[in-house]
Amino acid sequence: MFMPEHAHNKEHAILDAAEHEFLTKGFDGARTTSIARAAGVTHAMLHYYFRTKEKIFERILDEKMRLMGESVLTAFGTPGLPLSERLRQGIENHFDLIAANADLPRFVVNEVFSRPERYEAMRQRIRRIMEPLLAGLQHDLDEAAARGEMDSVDALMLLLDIISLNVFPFLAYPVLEPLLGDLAGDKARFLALRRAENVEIIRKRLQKTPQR
Amino acid sequence: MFMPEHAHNKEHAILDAAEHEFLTKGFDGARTTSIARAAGVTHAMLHYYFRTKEKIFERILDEKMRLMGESVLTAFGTPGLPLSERLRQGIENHFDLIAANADLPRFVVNEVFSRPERYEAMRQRIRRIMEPLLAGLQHDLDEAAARGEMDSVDALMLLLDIISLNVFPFLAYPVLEPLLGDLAGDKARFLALRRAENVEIIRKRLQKTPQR
DNA sequence: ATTATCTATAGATCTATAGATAATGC
DNA sequence: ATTATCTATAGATCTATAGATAATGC
Repeated sequence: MFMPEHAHNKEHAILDAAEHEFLTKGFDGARTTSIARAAGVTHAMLHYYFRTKEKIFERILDEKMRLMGESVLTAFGTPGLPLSERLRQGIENHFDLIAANADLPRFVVNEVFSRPERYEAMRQRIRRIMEPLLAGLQHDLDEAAARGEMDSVDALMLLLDIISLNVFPFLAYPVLEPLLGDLAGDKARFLALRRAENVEIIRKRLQKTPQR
Repeated sequence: MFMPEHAHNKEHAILDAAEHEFLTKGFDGARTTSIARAAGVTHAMLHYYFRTKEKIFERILDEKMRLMGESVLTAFGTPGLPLSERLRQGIENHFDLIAANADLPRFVVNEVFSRPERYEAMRQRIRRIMEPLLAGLQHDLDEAAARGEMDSVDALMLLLDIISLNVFPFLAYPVLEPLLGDLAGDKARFLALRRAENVEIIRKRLQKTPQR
């Protein structure tokens, strides 16, 4: 028989359908019957492959949390560049990764940030990823500050500035759109402007205040 | 009989309980039975006063959307101040209003930003509030830029910077906490630092780049 | 033999309402 | 008379599973 790359056609179809259902409706709003229908399988198949709704959800959530965490890491990971350049690329890469998964932030806020029972998994993941990143970044920031090239800042605060600025527009876009004036409808152009703004504001944040 | 200020003890108790239930669990996760139990009334009373779960929810959502919109307006509304001072106060006021309703952003993101069927109400509200505010702000920014006091910026971009920076930390706080190091557990101090950082980054954003 | 699939249904909730009864305000 | 409250239950979902049947791989 003709075997596609992914083992288990149906298992894969279920996961795809589940991803869409959970991302758009959240765990509570998602229906296993809808997932089965969208995947083109009988409802009983979901339980055959995954036993429970919860277990399917965990599969999806896990992958999304990993993606979210790694978006930060891969974005800022490029070594061997001057700090200001590394930050600029980091902001742009991070922004682009979010843009490529524009419904991800909302999903994570919905399903993780608002569920104490799911904090722990996310916290550990974040700690493992961010602590080394922060330590390295702080070191480089301090050096640049000592050389008088940059304002002295706390690495966590700087990274939180960046993530706030990069993520929030994607959360709020639907209600932002009517304010865009001539940009309304042209999401790509708005996002390009936003990306540039985020680079610029961070650049100026690090700029040394001129002495008077 | 002793009449409390709010007409209908029970109606009010139901609304209070509903607010908590909907804010913590969202519409889909909320249970009318839980609301009734928390309000100390029989389940049938909910339907007597509000007919449906949807209608109770609308009451809560409406109030929260209003609060969210007005937090921006009242924060930046103080007139008769120099622009830089007005912005500083605006950022601080807005931050404080969010801090006083720390679960509000998550609720709005959950229930409005992710539900196309609820965009429209929010959009109109935002438009009515933000358009005059943006127009006035842009005017003042342009004047200051013309006088050479400030960098020239787009008012919407600036306001989006501010709102992103002010709101996001409240969304993400639960998973941010383990990264705070010596600040962990001392939420108030972290928030105070964050508030100051947001004022500072916007101040620098508006600072004229020194000519070289 | 094992794995995959289907039909049918159990069992658990959850929202909503019907209908009776008690309290309240003219 | 009207308003408030309760008990009991209808009706609609939804998740999960039992048990039969078909397909697959040694």
